[in-house]
Parts: sequence; structure tokens; C-alpha cells
Amino acid sequence: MFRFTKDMEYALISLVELSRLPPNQLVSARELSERYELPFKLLARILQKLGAAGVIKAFKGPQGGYCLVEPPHRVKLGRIIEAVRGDERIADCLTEEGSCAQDACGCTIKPVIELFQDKWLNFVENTTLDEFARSELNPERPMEMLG
Amino acid sequence: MFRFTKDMEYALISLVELSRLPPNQLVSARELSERYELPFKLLARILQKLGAAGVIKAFKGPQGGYCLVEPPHRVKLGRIIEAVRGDERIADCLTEEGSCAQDACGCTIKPVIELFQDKWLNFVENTTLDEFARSELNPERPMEMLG
DNA sequence: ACAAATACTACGAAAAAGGTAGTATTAAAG
DNA sequence: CTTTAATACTACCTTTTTCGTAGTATTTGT
Repeated sequence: MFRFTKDMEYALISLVELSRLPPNQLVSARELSERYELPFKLLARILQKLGAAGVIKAFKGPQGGYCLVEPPHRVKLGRIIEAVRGDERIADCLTEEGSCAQDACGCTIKPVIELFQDKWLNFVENTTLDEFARSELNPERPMEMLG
Repeated sequence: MFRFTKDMEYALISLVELSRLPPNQLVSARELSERYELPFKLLARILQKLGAAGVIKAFKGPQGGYCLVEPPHRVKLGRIIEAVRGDERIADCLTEEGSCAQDACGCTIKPVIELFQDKWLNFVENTTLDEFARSELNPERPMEMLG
């Protein structure tokens, strides 16, 4: 449990990159994929999820790409997880309201998981993208090398 | 990412149960398995891990079973995770010291993951078993029903 | 000696994660 | 209006992890 998935890793790499972008500038999936040597198609799909969730904005066509919708300090970690994973819950028996989905869900440990869920939510809702954006990434190919 | 595994669920159910045990009393894997309708062999293996990690103490033979080694407020969540999962890290590129295992680990996002890891560790090291033990469990078969 | 408990290991099925491929759609640029 | 470079979507496959079962060994109280 609680392993960092590639999906989340790629999403954060991309979002940190977007966080450093000058205003009105875009980065394409191709650029990100080459700079950090990430599988293009997979990365593209993740960016599409972030786009569908409204975390980033997409522009089609030549010279297209992505940019953030809001400034990094407004982007909560929880929203990123929700966009990439589909939801933020740590167990199936928890709905959005924090109660069992079915009546007889057989989740004997639900109260314990709810406590865990509360603590987890408090964590992801109080961590924002700018905290990550301050970290240094290590691209395989720096900007200068890419035409 | 960050899903509650069955291993952790079964471990917490067991540990909460052990937390409520009167002094000098034991609970066996069989009892726990029947009371909460958990797969016996799987549960036994998890308890063995907790035993090997020194979280609980095992007694063999008839009338044997398990009990906590320390009081619940001394048992950190991190120790439970470590016992059940093998380690507490959220990504492979993090060693115990928080640095890359290999020199060229290709982990471009390491600094970001380190930040995440710090926050995660802070969470699991500041949460103890007694917080969970206060929750109510919902056994399939209450004590009275078991002989 | 017997029975009841833990300890250990190997194996297999199911689910999730990680990745590839192909096609459709959009839009800028000539 | 054709080309081209970008995103959007879907289906499929491989690998890894999780989940569970089975069998055997070991310990220990009666």
C-alpha cells in the first residue's frame, strides 16, 4: 500500500514543469516526453486526464500544448490524485460522504479506515503544487538540447 | 496509488482487537479469523510478520495466541506498515537515508518524492494504534457466539 | 502421544499498474 | 484547401502486485 505510482510521478513531473512556465507559454506532451524520457502515449493520456479534470488547459493543433489553469499554490494535491486515479478514497467502502456504499458492505474495519481517510484527506488537501514546484527536477535532456 | 491493502486491513483489525485484550490474555489467529470472517492462512501469515517485527508476541501450543508487546499508544502506524509491507518507503528510489540507491537511478522526480516521503513519514510516525483502537469494529460473529 | 497452536514455503488466481498501437479530431500555416 | 502538428479516445497486451490456498514443520500444553 501507499506506493508512488508512475501515473502520479509523471503527472507531478509535468505539473512542476508547467508551474515554471512563463505566462502565455505552452508545453506539449512530446516535449515533456523527450525532456524526461517518459513514454509518450502514456504521458499524453495522463495529461488528458488532468485536462479533463480542469487542472490544466489544452490547446490543439500546431504550436499547441498545455498550461496550468490556476497558479500552483491553488492546485491541491488532492485534485491531482483525483484527476489521475479517478478518486481520492483509500478504500472501496468509503463514499464521498465517508459512509458505506451498500448497507451490508461487510467492511468490518470501516470506522478505522474512516479515521485513516480523514487524516489522509487533511494531508492531500493541505498540500499544494507550489510546494513541489520548489524542488529541482533532473531532466534527462535540458531545454537547450531540444532544438 | 495509496489504496488500503487487505494486509493492512487485516493487521489493523487484529491489532485493534489485541488492544482491547485484558492483561495476560491471548487471542489466536483462528479466533480472529472466525470472528471477522477473514481467510485464516492469510491472516496467520500477517500475524507472523507482526510477530517477527516485534509488534506482537506469539505463544505456540494449545491455549496459545498473540498479545501486544507494548501498550497501544506506543505502537506507531509506521511500524505496522513496515512489518506488513516490508518497508515504509513510497518509491523504490528512496533508501532509508532518503537518497537514491544507485548513482544513476534515473529518478528525475526524486526531490519531489522526497518531499512527499517526508510528509508521509511525519504522518505515520505521529499516528499510534490507540487512535484506531478507539474506533468500533463490527465483527461478523461477536464473542458470545464463539463457544 | 495427541492435539492445538504458530512458523514457513511454494504455488496460483485475480486485480492493478504500466505500456503500445491505432484512429479520430482539431487547428495553425502555407 | 491541403498539410502537419498537436490533443482526444479506445482497445489491447504485459508485467507486477495483491490476494488467497495448500501443505508441511515445529512447538507446547494436557
